[in-house]
Amino acid sequence: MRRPAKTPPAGRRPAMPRPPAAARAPAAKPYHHGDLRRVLIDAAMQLVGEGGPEAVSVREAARRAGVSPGAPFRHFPSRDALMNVVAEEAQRRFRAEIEAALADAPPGDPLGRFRCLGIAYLRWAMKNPTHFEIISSRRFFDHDRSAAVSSDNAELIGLTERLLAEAFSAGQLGMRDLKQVQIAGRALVYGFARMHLDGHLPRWGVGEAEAERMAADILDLFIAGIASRAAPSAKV
Amino acid sequence: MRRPAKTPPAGRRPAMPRPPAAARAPAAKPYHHGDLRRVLIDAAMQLVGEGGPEAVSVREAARRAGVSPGAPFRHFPSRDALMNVVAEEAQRRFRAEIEAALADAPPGDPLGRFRCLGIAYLRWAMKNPTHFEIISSRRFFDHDRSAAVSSDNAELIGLTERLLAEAFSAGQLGMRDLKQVQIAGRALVYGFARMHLDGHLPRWGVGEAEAERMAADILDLFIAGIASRAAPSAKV
DNA sequence: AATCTGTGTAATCGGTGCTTACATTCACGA
DNA sequence: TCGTGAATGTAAGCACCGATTACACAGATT
Repeated sequence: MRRPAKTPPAGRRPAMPRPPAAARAPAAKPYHHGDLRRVLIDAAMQLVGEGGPEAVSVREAARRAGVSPGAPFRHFPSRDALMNVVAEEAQRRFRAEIEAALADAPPGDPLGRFRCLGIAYLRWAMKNPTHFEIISSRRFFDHDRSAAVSSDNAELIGLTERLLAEAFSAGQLGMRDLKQVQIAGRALVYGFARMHLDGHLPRWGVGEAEAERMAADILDLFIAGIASRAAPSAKV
Repeated sequence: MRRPAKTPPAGRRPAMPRPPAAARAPAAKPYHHGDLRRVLIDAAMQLVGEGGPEAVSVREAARRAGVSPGAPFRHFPSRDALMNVVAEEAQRRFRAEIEAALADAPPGDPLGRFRCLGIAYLRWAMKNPTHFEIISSRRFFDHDRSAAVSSDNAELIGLTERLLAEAFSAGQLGMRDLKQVQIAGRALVYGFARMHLDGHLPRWGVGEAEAERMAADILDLFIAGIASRAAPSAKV
């Protein structure tokens, strides 16, 4: 374990009495930070964006907020708690963007809406790779410890399942097993997002520019594959 | 940045002269460790298996080898270098297992061999999730800095591409775009592996017991979807 | 036997999360 | 108006980590 996590040390020593800071410029810096909690979250979000989840440190967030290293612990009991809030923020943005994209999609045609969802999903994941990573992996924070993340995530997954179930009911999926289609669709989209995140796409000859087009292509391929009897031609 | 990585500090102080350890049990513990390098690698592999890539620390590996914290640096210039070797070991095992499985598969029938490869891939990934993570993500070590990992990985990817290309040449893929099929296949398998790794499968109602069966099912679904005109029924 | 080379130890630095004791400020009530 | 207590900041310190340096020791070579 690199991070001590739960080490209850004993033995503190009383600090030296500090001379009162009598003489101070009155408007220089107020003792109380306006909204330190919010500033810390923003700093942490920025750190995630710059260097990934690993780059988030309480001290660095405090440094950027112009505050002492111990101050953040008044607002977050631990680094993990800070990460939880960051994850909630990311998950909230993710869901909002997908639902916005879906609101623009025409109703009816469940497979078309599924495609639209997949595109929005991948677009956000590729535009915010490090934030996507936090809410994807259980490594950086535990989904179960945040009701907000869990419910937002369940909502998105439920949306996907519902669309494919509607397509199934409408007879668009032929005789295929619905659950298998749902999981395969999920795996395909999630896999492409992770391939981008993990830097695999260049190996496959897909540059940053072509990534979004390729995402649309494989979604179309998938839809054509599961659709009951679509024209087999691809290469749209 | 949590891990300082490249901080060249200045100013060392000469250590106090140490009294020679004259009296010591001769056979208790030899000064030189038999093969510290190998033992450190094994310890690191074990740490990865226990707590994931993050749990690997030079000090802990040294501790398990019964050696001082500085000793490992005689064999590995940095923690990353140790991780590189661990990744090479994992990648080697991964490739060996897949090639062994493929050797048992009947020649001819490229799609059948692709299925076999996918099964072996997922089986290993699900049996060794933490080791799989090291060689999947660029987060824990840089693939480009290890020729061994790069070539092993390229070999596996090339194998996959070749099998699908053979299927394409044999007319088994209809008019579909080969490259799209290759990337979609990759994304599907990789996505399922990562879903398992990231703990998403329980959310989809797939327990540890059903995971392998489900892996086979979605591979079959994919193959049925891309095959030129297979019977549309799934549920094998 | 002397020496060289490889390998392990001890001590130290700067970074991290986390805790405690103390200081300061603000809001509320008598 | 003036206390007073809660909220929130600072200072100091611990244990852990990776990494470096000076030094001690062992085995092989000459």
